[in-house]
Amino acid sequence: MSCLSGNHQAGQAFDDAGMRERIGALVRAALAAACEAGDLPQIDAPDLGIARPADTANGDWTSTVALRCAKAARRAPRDVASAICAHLPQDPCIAGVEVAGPGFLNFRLTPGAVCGVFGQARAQGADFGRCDLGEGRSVNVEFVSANPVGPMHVGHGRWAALGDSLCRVLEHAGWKVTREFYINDAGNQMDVFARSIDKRYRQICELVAAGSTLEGACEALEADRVAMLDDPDGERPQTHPLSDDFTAELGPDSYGGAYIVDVARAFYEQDGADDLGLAAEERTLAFRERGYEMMLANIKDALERCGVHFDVWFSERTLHAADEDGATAITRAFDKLRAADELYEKDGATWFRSTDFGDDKDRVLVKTDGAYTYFAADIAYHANKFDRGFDRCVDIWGADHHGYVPRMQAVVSALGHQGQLDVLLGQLVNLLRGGVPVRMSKRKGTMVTFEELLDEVGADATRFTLLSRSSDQEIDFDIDVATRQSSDNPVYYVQYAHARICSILRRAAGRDEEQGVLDMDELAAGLIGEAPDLSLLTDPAELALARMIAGFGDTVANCAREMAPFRLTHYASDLAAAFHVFYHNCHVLTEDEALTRARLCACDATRRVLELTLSLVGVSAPQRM
RNA sequence: GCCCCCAUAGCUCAGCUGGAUAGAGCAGGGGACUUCUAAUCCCAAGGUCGUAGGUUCGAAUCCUACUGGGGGCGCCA
Repeated sequence: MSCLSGNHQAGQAFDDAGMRERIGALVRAALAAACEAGDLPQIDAPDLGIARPADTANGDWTSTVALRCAKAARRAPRDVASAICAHLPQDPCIAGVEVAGPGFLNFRLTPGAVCGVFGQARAQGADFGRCDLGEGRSVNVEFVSANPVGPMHVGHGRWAALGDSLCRVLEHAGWKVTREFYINDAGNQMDVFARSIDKRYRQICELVAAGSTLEGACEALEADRVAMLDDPDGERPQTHPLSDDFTAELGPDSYGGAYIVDVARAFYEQDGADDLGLAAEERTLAFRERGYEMMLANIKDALERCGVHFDVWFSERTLHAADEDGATAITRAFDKLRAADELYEKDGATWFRSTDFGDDKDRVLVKTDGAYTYFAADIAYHANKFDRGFDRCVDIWGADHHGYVPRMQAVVSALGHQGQLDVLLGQLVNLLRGGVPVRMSKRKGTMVTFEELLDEVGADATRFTLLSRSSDQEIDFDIDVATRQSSDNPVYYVQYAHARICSILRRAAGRDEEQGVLDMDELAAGLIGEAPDLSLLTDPAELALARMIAGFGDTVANCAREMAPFRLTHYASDLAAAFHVFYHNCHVLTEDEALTRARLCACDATRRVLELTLSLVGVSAPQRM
């Protein structure tokens, strides 16, 4: 039986999912046999409580079935456990079984059965740890959706890291995933954005006309802006005349951020002062569209730099576009709600009866001035998503939008898709520099962009760090610390383990002098050959490494089920730690050829699973460091 | 006032559908480089799991009420 040597064969799974099923079948059979023999009364035990004990001193697997059904059997838990134990069928993977503690039934596997997962991981390659939670269903995951009126900030970066990793995990768990970015390009904000650019453009023109260089004009505007931010109470009103002029014309809700100056500057570089010749309205409109294009390109570029790709870029404007009958996506969605008697008129506005679905109060869709609320467009957008046939939709929002969840769920229910929308809320990122909070609001103007973070910290460390906390945990991201302590960053610890394995494989193949990237799968296959004897791996460090790898599939499944991909970062660190211990305790390249092959198999399995884990996180697995 | 999130070692955080003696990293203490990458490893130390009840064979985990911190409650987007 292959259990003894641990070689992977089709149909034999040594990972946690496979062994849980195997142990469960044994316990179920033993329980039935014990009842049949009259050692136990007839009882139903739907949950066998098969789990891995936290401490391997208690074995590789345990069942708490005796604790769970002791009451129904009217026997002491230990007696129930003993009765089941006495009827357990023989299994070549099982080295021993014992009743322990209050009534645990503990199973110890043979070393070959524990380490068999090394062979399984290598044989399954990139398919290792896949499951079918999704059952081939389709899911649309919408995330980031940063407004195209400014660069991505660090919070958007967190949603990018979270959303993309979630998508990767869902794909590994059997879902058909569509990544979608919703572009809010239709609201009032676009006009505010346009007027802000326009004002800066005119200021640049004025300053240059007065004799300043372009460079000097832009610096003056930014320095003036900083002076105003340092003086929130206006105690020194004469120190920021340019910004006073800016806000006097546009009001306090305008976009004063330095990037607006950059956009205006780009237009000046392209057109000089020629745009002043246009009518104000025409110029603002042109700036709006050109600025939109620039900001969207900027956002796409930042996402591209950290490996996040979207399948669909959905423009809000398309929801407002009328067909030949004058209908829009919004009016069509309204028709559906009206048909369900969920719309009504009151105080000159149109309302959605969201209280029918548990919301606190009904919500306005059309304001008294005839304009749609943001919610109206969002209704049409979600109706559109379900019209496209997705079995499930996931929205990732900042926690500050949590009050918006009940009304969104309400409308999805009203449209007949109750239970098909999941909203994943994520706590915000507190960006710090040297322990001092950095303001992040676009409207304040001193934000640190996501791109700057990528510049300073690097894409791998940024993604790993932004993913590493539970999404309902705030992150304090100190740029200075992340930069200064780059060698202490967990991502390097994990990548180092991967690079170390690659180094061993190169050395074993006599190719450690070669530069460049090698095909490690091929290299390892040549070194390890067919059917290494994995039962030779008996060191505690080897067994611990195997157990860690065996847990990969469960980890992925949990990440998918709980929408918590952050656990993969912890798994990656744990797996790397298990490897580093193995590395120190078990020399791989030995005189014993069979042992060396077995250990190379352990190394190669670890390398593949590290690479797979990092790929789900969205981080590279370098062959050298 | 109502709603959401959080509270675990000095600091930052794990702890999965309740399981056996609550874990890791960092900081601080002590060790290991003629040996496959020391970006590593080992040892020691560090705890009233915010408080009080409840549920049960068993609670950091589930329920209730408090305390403390963060966020949100618009005919803004």
